[in-house]
Amino acid sequence: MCCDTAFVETRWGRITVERVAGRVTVCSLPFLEKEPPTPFGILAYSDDAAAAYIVAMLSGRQADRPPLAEVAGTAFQCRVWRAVETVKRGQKEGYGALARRIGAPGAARAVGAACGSNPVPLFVPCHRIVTAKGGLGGYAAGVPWKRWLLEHE
DNA sequence: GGCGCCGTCTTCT
DNA sequence: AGAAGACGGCGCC
Repeated sequence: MCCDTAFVETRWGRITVERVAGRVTVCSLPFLEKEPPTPFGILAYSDDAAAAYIVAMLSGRQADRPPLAEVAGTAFQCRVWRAVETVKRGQKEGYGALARRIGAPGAARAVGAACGSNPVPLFVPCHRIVTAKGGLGGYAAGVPWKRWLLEHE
């Protein structure tokens, strides 16, 4: 096996996952303008671990995360993504708090930018990074995604 | 509480 | 170099 793809087809668009040598490299989410209802509305999905993981997330269930590839990014982005991985299901952390945690106090805004360029949303849970005041902040695939994910995990 | 301004750090032109 | 961004804090209604 070398390169392959996985997918989850939903009523709100298709989620695609790319893998290299069995490791997840990219996950693309359809941009959502408005919040999808619950249940999410899954129409079909590929028969593999990556799709199963996503289906579980969209069903409010827990699942083991399939292995990720060593994603390419700047040193700063890698630091941010690694820190984001340690935020567990049901937890949240502020952009500024995460910045301080990785030894970059004051880089809250830069942390946001790094989260925004996370190539594997859902696998690296950048939706758990929120505003200092408890607000949602932004989300590359649309804030409705972020709100929905946080409410269903 | 809401809004605007400025400070901060990283990334793209 | 300059501009822009998934932010934070503070001052001011």
